Amino acid sequence: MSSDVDTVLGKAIAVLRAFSADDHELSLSALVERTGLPKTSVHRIAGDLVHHRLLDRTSHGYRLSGGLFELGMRASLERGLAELSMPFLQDLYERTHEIVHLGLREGHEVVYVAKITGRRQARSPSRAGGRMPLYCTAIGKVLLAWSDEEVRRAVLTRPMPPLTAHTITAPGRVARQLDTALSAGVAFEREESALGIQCVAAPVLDLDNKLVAAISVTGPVGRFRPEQHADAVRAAAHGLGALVARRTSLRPDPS
Amino acid sequence: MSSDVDTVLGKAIAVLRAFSADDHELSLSALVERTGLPKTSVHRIAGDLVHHRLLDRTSHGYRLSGGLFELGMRASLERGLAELSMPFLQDLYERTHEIVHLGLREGHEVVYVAKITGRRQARSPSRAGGRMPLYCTAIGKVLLAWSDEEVRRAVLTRPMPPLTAHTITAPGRVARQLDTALSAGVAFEREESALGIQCVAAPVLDLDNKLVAAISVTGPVGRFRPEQHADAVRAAAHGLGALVARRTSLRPDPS
DNA sequence: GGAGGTCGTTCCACTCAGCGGTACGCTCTT
DNA sequence: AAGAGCGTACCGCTGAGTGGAACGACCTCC
Repeated sequence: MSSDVDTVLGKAIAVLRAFSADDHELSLSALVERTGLPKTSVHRIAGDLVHHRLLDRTSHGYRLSGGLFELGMRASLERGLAELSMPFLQDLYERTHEIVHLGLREGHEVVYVAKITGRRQARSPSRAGGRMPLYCTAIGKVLLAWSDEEVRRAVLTRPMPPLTAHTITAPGRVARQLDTALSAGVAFEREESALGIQCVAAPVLDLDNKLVAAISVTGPVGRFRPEQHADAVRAAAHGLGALVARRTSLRPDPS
Repeated sequence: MSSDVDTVLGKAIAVLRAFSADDHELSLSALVERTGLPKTSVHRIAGDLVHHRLLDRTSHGYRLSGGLFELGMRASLERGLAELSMPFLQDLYERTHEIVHLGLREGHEVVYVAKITGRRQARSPSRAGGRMPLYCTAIGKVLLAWSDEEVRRAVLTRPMPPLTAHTITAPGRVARQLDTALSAGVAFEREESALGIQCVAAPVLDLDNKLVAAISVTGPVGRFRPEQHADAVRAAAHGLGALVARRTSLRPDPS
């Protein structure tokens, strides 16, 4: 998609974005490879970024720095939700003792805004600040189900690459699940995004029943039965929804 | 301090940094005022930043966007600690039901890497991604006490502006508290950074007893007695320390 | 209602920041 | 010792970035 790498700024951002979630540290040449930019340019730009405290030098190359974290957290606070939702997520965690997520829709993906984890828990691929497809996660299905018809259609007609053997790729089946979710008030996911985990999610709606975000509980296939926690998730989502509604608007969502 | 505003990159970053923690939204002219840059430049750069998804346009101006949040979270993950510590902070929260913080030292300040809040709790000025002085917070005192002599001296000899009427500004008294903290294994703070709240903090040490971070519990003056939670904080910090030690190194800290 | 203020936007000619090919020096590996 | 791979330094060209000036769309406030 978007990547205009013809301006300094574009290049700098490309360099920053080259660091994916699990590449803690990249060498100059690795950056060159990932960005496709000429070595000299990367060298200069990375140097500038270090100077501006968005990157750190390490013995083996470069690493995203704390300055970036700082900016990022501000961005998160701006959206307000993260801060407001904390108590509800916290409550939900204590009730269930399973992984709790808060996610927004951004384009055709979920963006996880907050994640609460405890000890000895299911391993979920999600991360705060990370993204996932809409069609194969509980939060995603909720976000999709309560979105405009337009969004739903766009996602369902595009190819939906499976993430596991259980990922539902038939548009019809997904659509049926969305309808069920709409009437039930919750959506489920059973090993569709990662093996060994299941989820329940519920929508956070404002006073006009307009979708704001979604909350989910995730647990391992064995002991965890998503249905058992449907009520808790719904309750948390309602609570947060009421609080959000009381505050003024929270961005009209562009994409 | 640092602000080279003569390159595109510098200007762009200056624009981003113009958004402080509580300025959710800034108009073009506000940005001009804060950055001191010519109006045209800000206009162009802000436009570029929007195009690159680091800023959002709003009806009233600009706002830090989700793209930045995403990058910031990656930067946080890189430091690894945030992820590793979650279960311990979570545990600690459940034991105490008070605000829990994880903080690092960066230069002469605390940087809060994680914060757990529940319902109806003390109002603390801290924020994930935010900064505070070292000399008047429990976490700060811990970080200072276990740091090199050099750092301690630098902080204590510099002026220490009081944040409240209770802030301890006499270098001697702070030094004595640091020594007490070293032998007790925990540090306290009593309304020194904000009125109405008190804290206990303990150091996260690796196998070589080298300081990695600090954990604290914060509560309101009334019901909350920091001493009661000293053991819990110490335990959490020890647990995390052991885990950190098992993993390989976590950055050698430049500043 | 019109005079003055503020704010966002567009235009445009200048110039220096950014560019990237080339080349160098270092440290491993073979 | 030759080679591969890496980070760094040099340097002349050029168009991206620059910022002053001017415009139009709102606002109050006399």
